[in-house]
Amino acid sequence: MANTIPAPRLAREVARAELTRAILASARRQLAEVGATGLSVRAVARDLGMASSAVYRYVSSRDQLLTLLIVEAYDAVGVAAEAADAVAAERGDGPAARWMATCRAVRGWALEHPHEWALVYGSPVTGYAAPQTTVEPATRAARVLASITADALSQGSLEPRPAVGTSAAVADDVAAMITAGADTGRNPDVVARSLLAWVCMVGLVNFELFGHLHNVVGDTAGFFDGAMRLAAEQVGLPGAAA
Amino acid sequence: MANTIPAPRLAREVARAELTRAILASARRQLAEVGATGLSVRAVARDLGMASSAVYRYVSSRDQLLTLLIVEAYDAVGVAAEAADAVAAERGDGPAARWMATCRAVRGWALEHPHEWALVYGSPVTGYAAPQTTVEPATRAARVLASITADALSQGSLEPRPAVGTSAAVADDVAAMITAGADTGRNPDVVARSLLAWVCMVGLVNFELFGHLHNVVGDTAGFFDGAMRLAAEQVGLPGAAA
DNA sequence: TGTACATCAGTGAACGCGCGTTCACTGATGTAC
DNA sequence: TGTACATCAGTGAACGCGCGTTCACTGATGTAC
Repeated sequence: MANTIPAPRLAREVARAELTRAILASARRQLAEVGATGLSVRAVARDLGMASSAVYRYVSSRDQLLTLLIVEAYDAVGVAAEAADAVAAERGDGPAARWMATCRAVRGWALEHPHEWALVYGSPVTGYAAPQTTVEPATRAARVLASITADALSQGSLEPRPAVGTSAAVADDVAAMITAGADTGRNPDVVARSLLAWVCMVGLVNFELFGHLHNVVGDTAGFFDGAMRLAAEQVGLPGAAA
Repeated sequence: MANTIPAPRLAREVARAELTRAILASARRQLAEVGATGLSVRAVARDLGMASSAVYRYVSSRDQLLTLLIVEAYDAVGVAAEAADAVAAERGDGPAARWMATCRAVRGWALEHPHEWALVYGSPVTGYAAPQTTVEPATRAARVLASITADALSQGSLEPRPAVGTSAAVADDVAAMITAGADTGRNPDVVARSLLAWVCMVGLVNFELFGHLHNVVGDTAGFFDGAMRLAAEQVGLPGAAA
């Protein structure tokens, strides 16, 4: 009964991967408790019962640890959005319903992971410069919304609305990227309005998370829903006001 | 030629007021350089050439220093908004133009004071609990927008739009407060839509300030203008799309 | 299968730093008679 | 106007803390013959 489970040459690599995961998990836990500012390499080491210097075998600096967490967070929001949209699409929801499902999923994730959300959508950590690694994951969630409008457009169920000055401002490559893979020619108005909706949505979630709605809005979920319905209508999705 | 300038009994109080101002000014400078997280009592003392312990004669703790800066920042945004609206109103601008002027002023202030803006509209400082002192100043800028819509409503130049579920969520006392002093009965739809516009605006400024529009929107000022025009239209202000 | 060597993981001590806050003290500014 | 006392501003040393990062070292895991 030879124990063949670990591939022989990889035994060390497996351990390495495991510990790397453990370090990230601990960092995530710490982030949830003390926020990005309070995140420290030493505390992670303490949590894992190892010498602080040992962490440096896995992570080259505190900044890199932050970067990993940022990428993770962006991806997690993206996954939540994609999953919600996929479920909605599978049960035959139209664009407007998919839109709402996606928005709710993003807000839900934010409420469950406030510090991770703040890490990516709140004030930048002072003295930290985000590397290129973070830019692609950053767009993941927004692209779900974009793909919903693109689908609606290609199905002919979206009437584009003129975007009053915002369209021209959106960089060409973004418009290209967003509409890429969709059967529709790029429509700058739709792209601009989708982007604006996304920005408002993140802004609203931030407002709620950062406490600016305290004693201002009672039913924050209802307010969010209403706002996102308006946003969908603004983008041109039909049936959103229902 | 007796030097009667300082009121005799107040000489010490004058010096006290002066130094308090100096401490705040230094803290503001430091905030602009290293952000809220990096703000330290010792650095302020160093900057002013005094012992770190001396600062505690004027400010009871680091948290109180933060609170003072927060109140200052809220007030400064409010003043900028009020001034811009007043100028616009005085030259006879209509509600839509006043709206745009106010929005631009807020964004302008934010771009000039990014760290102060982030202090109040970015992620909350970990471990800091905002005291009651901050809640009234926090509403100052938003109330300018609210008063513009209230004016328009009372002049009959605003047709309220139904607010699809957002209205009911806005707390009653806020609706009351916002419409107080205006000749119009409270209109929850208008209040809700104004609030939403304010939230989107802050969200958009945050997006720009925190770098999320990099390589996404080229002409951020133009994008902002377009977005705020749309927002004004949504609130029901006439002539905004012009 | 066994031995000699190379690679890597993890340790513990150390460097150098900055922080918030307290405390006993000196010296100047105010007050009461 | 002058003296005796109280108040307050500012000092400098200290407490106790945590941090990021480096470095020489031990011991285990892998590799080549």
